[in-house]
Amino acid sequence: MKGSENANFIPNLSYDCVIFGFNGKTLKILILEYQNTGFFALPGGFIKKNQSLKEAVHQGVEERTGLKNVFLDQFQIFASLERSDPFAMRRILEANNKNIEENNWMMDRFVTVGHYALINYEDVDPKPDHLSDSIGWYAIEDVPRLILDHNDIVDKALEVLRNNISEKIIGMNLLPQKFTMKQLQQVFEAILDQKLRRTSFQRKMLSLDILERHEKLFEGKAHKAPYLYSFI
Amino acid sequence: MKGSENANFIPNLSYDCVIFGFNGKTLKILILEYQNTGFFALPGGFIKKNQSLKEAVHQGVEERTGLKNVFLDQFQIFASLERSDPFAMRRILEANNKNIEENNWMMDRFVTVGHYALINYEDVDPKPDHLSDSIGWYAIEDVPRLILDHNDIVDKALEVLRNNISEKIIGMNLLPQKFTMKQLQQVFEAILDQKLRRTSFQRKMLSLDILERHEKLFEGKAHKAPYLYSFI
DNA sequence: TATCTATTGTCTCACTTTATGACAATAATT
DNA sequence: AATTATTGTCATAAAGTGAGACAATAGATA
Repeated sequence: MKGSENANFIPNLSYDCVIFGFNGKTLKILILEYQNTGFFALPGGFIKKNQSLKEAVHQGVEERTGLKNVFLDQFQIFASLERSDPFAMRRILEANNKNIEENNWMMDRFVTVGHYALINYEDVDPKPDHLSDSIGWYAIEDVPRLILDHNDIVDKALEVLRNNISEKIIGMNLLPQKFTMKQLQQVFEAILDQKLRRTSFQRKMLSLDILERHEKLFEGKAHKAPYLYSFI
Repeated sequence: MKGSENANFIPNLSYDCVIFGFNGKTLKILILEYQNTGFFALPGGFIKKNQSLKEAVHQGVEERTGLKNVFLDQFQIFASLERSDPFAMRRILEANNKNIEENNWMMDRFVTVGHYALINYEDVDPKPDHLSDSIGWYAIEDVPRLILDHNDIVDKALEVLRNNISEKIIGMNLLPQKFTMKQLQQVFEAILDQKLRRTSFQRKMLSLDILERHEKLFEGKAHKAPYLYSFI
C-alpha cells in the first residue's frame, strides 16, 4: 500500500452527518471531540470501495448511536478547495499516536457528502469512535466552533430540514412511536424556531390523514388527558 | 502514472448534468451520443484535483453550451454499487480508439453528483465533447435509453425541479431577461406538465413581489399587447 | 375610417383554507 | 364539590384560490 492512499476506501470522498435529536424541549445535534486537540467535529467517515454511500452512512450512524434504519437525508455535497485542512487532520492523527505516513491519505483533499439524521434522543447512548474521546448532544444554538466547514454543514442541514419539514415528518424518528399532539407541535416549534397556534396546528395535522389516534395518555396531571397518536 | 489512476482528476468522482432548456413550448434536455456506440448519456465529467466541484460543472456546461454563469443546482449524489458499468465505458473508449490501459481509471467505480441547469434554449449552440459525435435537445417525454443510471438522474432532476419550482423561478434562466406573463406561465406549465389558470396564475405572480413591470411588447398581432416583466 | 378578432389586465363571486378566539369536557388536586 | 390546567372542537373572521365575466386594445379586415 502506498502511503498516499488506502486500499479499502474510495479516496478523497467522505460523508458527514448532522444527527438531530429531540428531548421534548430543544433540538440538539451530536458532536464529537477529538482526543487531546480541542477539536470538535461532526460524526463522519469514509466509504469502502465495495460499499454504497448509503450503507456507509447507516453503518457510521449505527456505530455512534446503536440505531439501525434511521431516517437519513443526503442533502448536499461540500466540495470547495478551501474546505480541506491537512494541518487539522495531522494534529488529530498525532494526538492519537497514529502513524502519519500510513495515514497520509487522510490529509488529502476531501469532498464530503452532507447528511442529516432524525432520531429519538431517548433511544441513544452515544459512543465515541477510535479517534475521539467524547461525543455528546449540543443544543443547536450552542454548537461550538467545529473543524473545517462543519459549521456550514450544520447550518445548511437545518435550513434544508426547515424547508422540508412537512414532507419529512412521517419518516422522522424524533419522537417515540406514540406521541401526543403537543409533543408533535413541540418538534415543529423546535425545528422551525417559532411558536405555532395550537388549534390551527392540530386541525392541520388531523386533516393530513397521516395520524392514527390511539388510547389516551394519563400523565397524572390535573387536566384533560391527551390522545396518543402514531404515524400511519 | 499508474494505469489505474489519472493524476489530474479526483478518482472515482464525477458529475452529470441535466441541462433543461425551454423553446417557448416544451421543456427539453441536452443529451449526447458517443461515437459509434449508440450510447446516449448526460453531459458530465470529472473534477480536477485543484478545482472545486462548482468550477468543474460550470466549465463542463460552458464547454457544451457556451454559456457562463448558468443557474446550477446540485441536487443529489448517485453512489450505489450497481451504477458502475466498466463494459459500457470500455466500449466507448474502444470506439474512440482511446488507449484502454491509459484510461483504465475510467472503468473504476464512480460516484456522481447530479446537477440540473436551467438555460435559455435560444442562447445555445450545443457542442459535442471529444468522445461524442452528437449532442442535441430531447423533449423530456422523448428521452432515449441512457447509459448507466442516467435515466434515473433525469427523473430525479425533474422531480426536484417540480418540487422547488416556486423557489427557483427567480434564479432560473429558462426565459430571456424580459418576458411576458404568458411566457412565464408556459414555463410553469412545461415544468409541471399541467395547464394553469391564466387569471389565478397572473394574480399569484403579481402578489409575490418578484416581478418588475416594463414597457409593452408589440408583437404585431391583432390584440392587446402584453407587458414585459423581469425578475427583481 | 369603422368594424372585427384575439388576447390581455382586472374585477366579481363562490368556495376553500387559515387565523383567532371561545367554550365545554375532563383528569387530578384541593 | 369546587378548582386548575389542558385538551378537543366549534364559530366567526380573514385571507387565498377557482372560475368566469368584461372592458381595453393592437392590429387585421373591409
